[in-house]
Amino acid sequence: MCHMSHDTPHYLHGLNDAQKQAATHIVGPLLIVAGAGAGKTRTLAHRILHLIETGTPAVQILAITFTNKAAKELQERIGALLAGKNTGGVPFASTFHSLCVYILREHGPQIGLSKYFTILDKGDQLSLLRRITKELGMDPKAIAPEKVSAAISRAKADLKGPDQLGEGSNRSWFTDTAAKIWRQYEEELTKRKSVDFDDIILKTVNLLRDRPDLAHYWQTRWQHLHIDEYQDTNVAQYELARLLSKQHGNICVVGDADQAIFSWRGAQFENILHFERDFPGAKVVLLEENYRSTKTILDAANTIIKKNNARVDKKLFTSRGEGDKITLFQAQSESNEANFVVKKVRELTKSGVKATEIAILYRANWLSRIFEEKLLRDGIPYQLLGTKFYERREVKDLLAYIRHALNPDDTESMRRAIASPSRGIGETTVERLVAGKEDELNRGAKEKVEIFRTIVSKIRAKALEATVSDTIKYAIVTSGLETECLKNNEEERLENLRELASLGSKYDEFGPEEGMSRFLADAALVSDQDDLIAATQGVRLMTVHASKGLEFDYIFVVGLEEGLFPHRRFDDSSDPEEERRLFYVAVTRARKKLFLSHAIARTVFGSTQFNQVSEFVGDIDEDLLDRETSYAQEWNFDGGGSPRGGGYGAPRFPRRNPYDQRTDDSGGSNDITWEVFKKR
DNA sequence: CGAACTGAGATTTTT
DNA sequence: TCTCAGTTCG
Repeated sequence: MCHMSHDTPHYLHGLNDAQKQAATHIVGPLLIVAGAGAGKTRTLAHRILHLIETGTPAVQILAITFTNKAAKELQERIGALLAGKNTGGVPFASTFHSLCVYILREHGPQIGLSKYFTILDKGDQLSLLRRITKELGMDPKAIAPEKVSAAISRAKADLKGPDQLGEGSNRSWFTDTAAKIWRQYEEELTKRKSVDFDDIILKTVNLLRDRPDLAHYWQTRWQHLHIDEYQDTNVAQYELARLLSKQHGNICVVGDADQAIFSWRGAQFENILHFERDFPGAKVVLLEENYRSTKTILDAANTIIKKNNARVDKKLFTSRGEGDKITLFQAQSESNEANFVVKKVRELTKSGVKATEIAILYRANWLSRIFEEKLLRDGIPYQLLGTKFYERREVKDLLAYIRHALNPDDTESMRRAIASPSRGIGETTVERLVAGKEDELNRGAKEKVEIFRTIVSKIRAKALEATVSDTIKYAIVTSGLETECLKNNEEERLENLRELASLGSKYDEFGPEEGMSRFLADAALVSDQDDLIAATQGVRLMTVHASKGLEFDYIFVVGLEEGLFPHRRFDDSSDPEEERRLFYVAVTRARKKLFLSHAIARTVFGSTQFNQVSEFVGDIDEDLLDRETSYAQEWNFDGGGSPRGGGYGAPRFPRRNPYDQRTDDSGGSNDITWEVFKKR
């Protein structure tokens, strides 16, 4: 064992032995295998504190996370630990994407990238791909842009180019066609001085690889590299980590293979399993003590994950008490399930639980709908993750003006801006503009284009000299979006635009150009979780994926049905072990109590489906469960509801004794539900 | 050119 | 049932 514990510095008191080992091993590679709730952020923060206390300048420390929220949290923890100390700067904590944007902004011009490159989000990328598909004379129905996008993204994550698409055995008509579209797509991106999400990492890796002269700066600027959620890194991110730590070899990664749930977007959790091989001489520390959940929850989690093969065996333990049993609710329908959840939520909040300590988790976004409906009906505040502020139509419209103003080559943004508000410029005109055939414009079109151009150049002039928030405010008016909103009584949209200005004011301090360019990059890179930073109240609704890294006192995992969770589709090559890890992640979000539920009948696409309970539920020890069922027939089992297509020969909606009707419906009239919804 | 309409297809998971 | 891309018509 370790002999250092007697001379542990005072600032590390409060860490357990394993955490201390992790915090004090500062030279060479270090792998921290941190189970769920084992205090990894805490350990990371203290390790950084230790580095600083032992003489490492703060500015030489880099920490990379996946979400802005994680980065911010880490920064705050470190900030609190360092409070009042003069450290001559702060550690650099950032997401992979922000870090790479930072590097690319610095060296962009040296690798042929404009200073004002535009970052395409998923939607931008899709519409560009769709247009290219059509321009190449292909039918977007035959070769879906979504599929092409996924293939490109996956390949870029693997550091592959179009020529390597479908390399080896998977080559097909699809991969060949996708490669063709991809090549065109790259050309269009270059023309527009734009990059997509994956390019941000990819181009940075290429830069560090191909330009040792430039790489040297970054390799020496940061002497200590930390990577959070290492199991979620893809090939490109792994390569980035390797390149950045090349000179000094001081790389510390934290992760947990059991929580790897992003393989579908190229994450290779093998990265964490192979760390010792990839970084010889690595020290490995296991954090197995859980400080988050009750013993009951942890026992359930352990038996669930034990069934997987691809993992390093570890067993979480806690010194906390047994806690409540896990409630398992069998619902008759999705409406019944939602009523149950809402009823429990109401009971909890009534007993003094803060709504923000309750989260409802589901496998797929569309499941949120019914919960929203019921929460709304009962007037319970909630916050839905997954609808990003920056993806709202009006917000994208406004940003399009600014992006196009600063990057005139960004014709995607131009298309968007020109069409909103509508100003009588149609497709023909736009196509001529993009093609540079201005002489073919007729007189009327020319005038309208001139008006649009004037607007854009005014915004550009403003952006180059005013603060970020002032530019946004100016653009709201000048673009005509304000008038448009007022005309259509779209108060809320206008509110959102004003909100955008106030978000932008955080960047005012950087001055005009720098501030705006940071703002635009951040706007493109916000994650779902980042919405949580701002929200201060309400029950949280989100997918299990989005809940990663978060914790709540009370967790509801809903829709636990075969086919749904674990999710299965026909064409599917998905990994059943990953579904199980996903469930493991869901369960381990809970501190105090866990509720699981499934519905016997569920409406999908307007027809009723009958589902078996998820196999995962069966993996939990019966002793840990508290079963509840409702025989209540809902008032509105969603209209006509004659079960079509299910084909299971299942019975129609179970008919029940009318006296049971209100057992879980708590008297809420469903008429209200409909009314509220129609108004929305 | 753009509003209004129509019909098909859709629901994994996301930085 | 809902959404969105594509089409029609004024």
